[in-house]
Amino acid sequence: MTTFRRKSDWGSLFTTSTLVNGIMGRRERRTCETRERIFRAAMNLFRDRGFQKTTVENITEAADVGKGTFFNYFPTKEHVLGVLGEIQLDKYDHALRMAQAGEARSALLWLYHALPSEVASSPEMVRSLVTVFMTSKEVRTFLTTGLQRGRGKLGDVFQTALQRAEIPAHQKPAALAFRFQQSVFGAMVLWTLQTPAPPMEKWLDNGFDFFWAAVTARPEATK
Amino acid sequence: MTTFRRKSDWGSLFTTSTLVNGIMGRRERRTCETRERIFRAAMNLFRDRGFQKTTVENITEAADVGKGTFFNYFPTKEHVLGVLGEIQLDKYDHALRMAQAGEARSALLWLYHALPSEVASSPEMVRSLVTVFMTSKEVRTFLTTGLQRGRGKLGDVFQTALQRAEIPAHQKPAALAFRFQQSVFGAMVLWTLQTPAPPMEKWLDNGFDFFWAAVTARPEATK
DNA sequence: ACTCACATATGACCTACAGTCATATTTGTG
DNA sequence: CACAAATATGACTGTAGGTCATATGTGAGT
Repeated sequence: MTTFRRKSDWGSLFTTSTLVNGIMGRRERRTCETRERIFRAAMNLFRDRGFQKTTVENITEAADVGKGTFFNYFPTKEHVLGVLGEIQLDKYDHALRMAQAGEARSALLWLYHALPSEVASSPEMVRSLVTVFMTSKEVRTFLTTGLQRGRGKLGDVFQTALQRAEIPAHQKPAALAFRFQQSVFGAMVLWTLQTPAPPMEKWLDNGFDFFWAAVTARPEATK
Repeated sequence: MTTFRRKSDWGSLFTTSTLVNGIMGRRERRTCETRERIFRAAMNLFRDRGFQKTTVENITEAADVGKGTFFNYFPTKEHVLGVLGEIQLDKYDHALRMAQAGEARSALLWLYHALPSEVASSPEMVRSLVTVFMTSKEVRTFLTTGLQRGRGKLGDVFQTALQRAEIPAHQKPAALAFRFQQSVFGAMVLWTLQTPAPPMEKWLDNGFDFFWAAVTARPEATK
């Protein structure tokens, strides 16, 4: 089990919370800034060169810190991308709220676009994430629990859609949540294989339409 | 561009063809045997430990050859998995023949199971393939052309299904071919994340049912 | 049977990079 | 101003992918 070397514990990401910002002293602020600089530098390099071809030294040079400093903030190179998992859950929550307020379909369409957003900047970014996901057991278990919890929320979305008869009665919320994630994942990967990379928007729209067709299909046709 | 170091050129795989077996001299037979031993040893290790955690030396030890020998047969460790691409095209062809002989649905269901077959032995196997797919540009372009050609055949399958009115008239063969591959890919990846790994058969059956529901959906419901 | 040219096998060697650690520097505190 | 604790740093280590000069095996020609 890899561990962080720093003493300070950041439950969540960066210096984003303006509330906390006031409480933190100069040192803690510096610390968060450094972590964020390293993270951003790493993401930019992953986007441009890919994960494998980016060395830790590349990152620390771009972030203008010493090499050892990197490992004060991230136990391994892989853990940088693990950060992305922390962001996803909020999206599922937001989609659930949307679904409860309006119609489920548009909430799901929004989520279909939102989930890959951090990674949609370039095919290399997608590949980087998938690579780490497949490679590092530790990061994978971390991300997987995120996916599971997201699937829970997603099940709720479909549940409400079902209650309002927006989708046929024979569908199972839990199963649909699975298919949703499967569809998003597949869409991302196949997107990276197109040359030249087609516009993301359109690509995801089409993917969602196909997904939604299956969701709203009447059972008679199947089999 | 990495190149092979050996002189002999094997268009296709191993010593499989019994016809050729008679023609080949002892040297060529030895050569094919060695290549196959290395390949099998590598695949077994990938299945058990995963791609990253398998070193080239692990492979050569398991295959009982010197380390240098490995690089006589495969330019890089990644290229071992590239071999899998060669096998896929036959499957698409077979599916097309099935579709022309009988009904398209069962041909597609068969293909849905057949495509992941080499890799379905363990989650690590899937991860290994996906990792290489995302990681190595050279192997990726190689595999991608395979996917494209497969997509072509797949389009033909849907075309015949369309002509026979097995699927609604509004569907586009090319688009369906895309969705098919997307669905298979997504299914494979999500399968690896389940703990414990559920039975493949059932998993793929469900994935296909969902796919087929979208294919056969009437356009009215969408949007 | 002998030898010559060439294909193949091999492990010592080189190089690159992830991750460690002892030491230096900065920062908050009394 | 001094002291302790957090943080920064780059020299160092270990490991693994890939290379290459050399050795060995193999088929062909005589």
